Amino acid sequence: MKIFDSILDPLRALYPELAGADLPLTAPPSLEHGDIAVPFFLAARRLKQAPPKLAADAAARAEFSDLVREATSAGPYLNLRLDRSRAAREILEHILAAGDHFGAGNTGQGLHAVIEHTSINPNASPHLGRARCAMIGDSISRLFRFEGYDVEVHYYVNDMGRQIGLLVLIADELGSLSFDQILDAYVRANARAEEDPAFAEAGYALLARMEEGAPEVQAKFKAVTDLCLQGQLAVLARIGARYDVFDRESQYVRDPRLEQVQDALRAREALFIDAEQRLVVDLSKLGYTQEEGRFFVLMRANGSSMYGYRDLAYTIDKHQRGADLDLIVLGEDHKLYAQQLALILGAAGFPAPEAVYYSYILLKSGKMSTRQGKVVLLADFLDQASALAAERVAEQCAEFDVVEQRRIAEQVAVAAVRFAVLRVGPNKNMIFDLETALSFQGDTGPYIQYSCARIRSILRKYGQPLPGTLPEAIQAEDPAEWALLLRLASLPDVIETAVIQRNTSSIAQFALDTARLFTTFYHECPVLTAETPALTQSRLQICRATLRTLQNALGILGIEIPERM
RNA sequence: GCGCCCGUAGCUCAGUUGGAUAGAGCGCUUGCCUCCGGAGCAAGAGGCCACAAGUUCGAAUCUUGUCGGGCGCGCCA
Repeated sequence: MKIFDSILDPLRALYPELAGADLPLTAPPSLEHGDIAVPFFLAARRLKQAPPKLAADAAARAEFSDLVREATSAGPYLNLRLDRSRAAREILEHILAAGDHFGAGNTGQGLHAVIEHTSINPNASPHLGRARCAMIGDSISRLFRFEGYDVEVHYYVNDMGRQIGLLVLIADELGSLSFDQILDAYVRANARAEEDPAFAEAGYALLARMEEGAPEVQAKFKAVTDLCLQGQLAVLARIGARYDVFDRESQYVRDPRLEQVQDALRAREALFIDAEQRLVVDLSKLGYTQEEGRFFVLMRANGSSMYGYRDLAYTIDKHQRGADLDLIVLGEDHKLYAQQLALILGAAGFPAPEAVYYSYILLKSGKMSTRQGKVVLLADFLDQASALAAERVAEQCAEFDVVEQRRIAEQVAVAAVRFAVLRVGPNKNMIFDLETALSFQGDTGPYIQYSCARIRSILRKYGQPLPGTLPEAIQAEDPAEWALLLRLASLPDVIETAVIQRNTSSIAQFALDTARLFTTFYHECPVLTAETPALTQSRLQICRATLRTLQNALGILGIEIPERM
């Protein structure tokens, strides 16, 4: 609870041997205990005393500022009852002053971050599993930008490889290929390569010519991958995922830095040519202890390169652009691969990027399966959600023109997926239930948007802009007001944790809790019809601060807040 | 088989650098629209926190084992 940190100064004066982190400020389980609480476990350990004894001692001896009305100990806790109105004013003032930076720890000032995410294979419209990567990566990018980092988002375009070669062959046969046909063509090409060795061989041959630099072959690869990439990016743009730099895999085939890597591997006797004439790394020479995954193939017998070989050059390249923070968001299926890559890079003296892993999305009916048609495409979900939302918007915002109504419906649809996906910790398999995600009820993105729309409705009805400064006296004695304000004040702590853990799911939880607390406040504490004009002014300020806080939190999640919905 | 991740209410998820009575939503039961937006609110029922042992003043949280789910161990990317 960073905002109230100065409350603890009297305790620090009392126990000068304590470090700052020894005295955390937490919310009590219920407001009946107090408005704010200090657990004494850490302090007790440092001072070698029993926690309850120390808490009692602190309650008896500390002389707090007049912000604190009462200090009582309860077991190992020191519970403080505050002058809520005075404390509320401090919180509101802090939020008002910080504005769209409220919550930011500014740990990224002057630092450059390179974040790679999504980087999906150019073979189909993205399904929810792929989109999870994009949402997590996009949200982390927003988080670090919020923290003050200069963030550069990279997208690695897999514009070559055996499967693209096969796809080019199919495209040639068909004469033309559209984005919608690509997945089908991709599946057919791979199936055919398995049963038809001549077709597979033609694919490899095409790939080899591509690597040798044959212009007409390169043009074909580019045409196919561009078609797919543009289709994918159009869908990703709907959920607000933006990329600054597109790096093409084909640029890294003959990278001179790969010679350097090979030399380093030879020096460690970790590079050899196997019986099938492939160029292989023996990772056991680099400290890898398992037998499984010990060998890493760099080049095929015909001299064409493997994915990992090009990725080495790419990873070095990203690092050499001067990243203070080099992050990559990867599916959990890439864990071993990333470990292998890191070992090879390490042997050549290059650092590996820090990886954030996400697990797969499952459906109620089990795993997603493209072949069985058991997939939820991001585009399909957005279409359905947007259509449902549009019906509600047409009723409630009838006076808006159709274009505006559609825009709002799309914002609701995006909030529904982004919140559903981002609220779950990335390392957990999550089960996506289409029906629940389309209901917009309960713990959902649209619920949070709805709370914000209510705030805006109140501010609109008030009919005049709020003053830029707070009134002298703020009234906030109601438990609903206080609980909400206390939550708002915790945003900096939530962000700090999110930055450290590279995980924004706690921010989603924060936004939901805040929206719920606001709704309770909304029902308990009339704003425009409050008992006195002064109370109305106080509550208007609480409304504004809540909206500001939710804007900042939802901004990191990539969820927009419609004026009305 | 070996390695990594996960297992919390009927279902979907929070809570995990060990700390106050394990929290939401959905579904179920019961109330609430002359009152700032019912995409809502209030209340109720529903938990050997997968199982077993251990560490600790204290374990959903840490350790080990068992069971269950996900992922990986390719001339795929």
